[in-house]
Amino acid sequence: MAGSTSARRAGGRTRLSRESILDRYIELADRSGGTEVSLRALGESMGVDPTAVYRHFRSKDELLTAVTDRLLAGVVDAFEPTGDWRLDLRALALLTRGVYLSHPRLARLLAHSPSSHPSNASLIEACLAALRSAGLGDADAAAAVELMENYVAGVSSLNAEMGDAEDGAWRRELAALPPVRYPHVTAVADRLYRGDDRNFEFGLDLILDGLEARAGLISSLPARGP
Amino acid sequence: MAGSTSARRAGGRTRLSRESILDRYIELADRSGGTEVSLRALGESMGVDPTAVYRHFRSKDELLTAVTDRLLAGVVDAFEPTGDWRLDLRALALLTRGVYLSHPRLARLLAHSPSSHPSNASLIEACLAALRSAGLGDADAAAAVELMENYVAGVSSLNAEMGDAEDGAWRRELAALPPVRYPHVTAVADRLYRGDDRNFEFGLDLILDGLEARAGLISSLPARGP
DNA sequence: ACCTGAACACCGTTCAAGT
DNA sequence: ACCTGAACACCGTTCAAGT
Repeated sequence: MAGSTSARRAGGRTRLSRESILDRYIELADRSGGTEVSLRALGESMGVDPTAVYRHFRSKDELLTAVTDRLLAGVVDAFEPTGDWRLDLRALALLTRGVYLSHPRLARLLAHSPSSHPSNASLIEACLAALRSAGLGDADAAAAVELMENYVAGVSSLNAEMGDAEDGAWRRELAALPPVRYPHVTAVADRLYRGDDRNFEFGLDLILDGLEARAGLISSLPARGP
Repeated sequence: MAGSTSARRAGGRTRLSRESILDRYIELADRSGGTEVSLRALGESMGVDPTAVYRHFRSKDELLTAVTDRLLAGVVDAFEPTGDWRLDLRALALLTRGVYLSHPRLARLLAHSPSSHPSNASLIEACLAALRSAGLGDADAAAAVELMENYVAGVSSLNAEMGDAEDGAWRRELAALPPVRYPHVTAVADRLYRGDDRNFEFGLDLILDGLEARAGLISSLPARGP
């Protein structure tokens, strides 16, 4: 191969564009799990001045907004609805979790970017379709979709922050506490912090259980006056 | 009063200590809602060289760890158990949420600091006491306490990041989407993003409902062999 | 024992200058 | 039209020097 790090300087014309910048940024972010990718590192990786990105994006925030949109679009594309609302919500949640696990920073960003997220709207649409088909009323469906977004983004990005190498340090520390003062902690310490994914799904299923109960409650009501 | 910004230079001896640094840091963090407090700003506020803090804390992370411990200790102190496990878990969750709302950064920090958080252990102890008194088995109680921590810290710190001034921009944008492509979104858009606190409690209650169902399930079983 | 001040290695961003 | 390069205003942190 003539260039695995091709754009470094080899080809001559480096042809920067919004798309090529997004590609490279995501590649770098995926590779250096967790730590922020600086515009200087991005520029160097593309064989270009660190400030060249500013000719295509107004700011780093705008770049990250575009990154978010692309990654969420990937979620929408990968999602294959089954018609079973529980399975569908579960699939959407796990797919979205994958995005935030590899890009923890995006959660905070999406939280306060009030525009240009078409793929986010598609994601909400898919969630709402499942929630309403479950039999939830408009108020509950609206609350539920917002909750799902916050739960997935909040918990997953938090999980991603600690990332590697916690290998039970917490568990051991809690287990070593004096049992007289911490009877409950020491009693169950060996069951604590045994994997974020499992715990995420535990919470997800509790929420889905709760939604199912609410939906069943409504549909089993005799009638409902306005 | 001789000095509202007393430590600036007035008194002469500025007497730095771990306690006085923590006091001032929390004060500054509370005041400048959301934006990070730099060590330079902290030093200036105390009338002291920006690097003087390093004589009392090994790093900024160690400082923030101490801040976390103090704030969580405040939660444990403020908590008054009622004996009703649901009320108690709710109270603990809302008190802890308050900490992360005013100090969003702490969630990420607590996530990967594997030591010296006695107040965190007390918090877990209080949660576990409530969960076990609800009738949950050890495995469920352990999963539940971890979930509660992640839910409260993850969602609340995410809520805090967006902070002020989102005043329905999202809602208006979603409502303005083409109804043909986004039928569900446009149908419920006016019910979306109407306050983080309400949605936080909606999710919290769903989780508590789910836990209650699990506890009831177990205690209504005929018996359980080992 | 504690604080200072210069210095180092980073950030995101702006702007005049190049081509 | 796009990229460069110096510069600005920030970071956390280190370390020799002061008192």
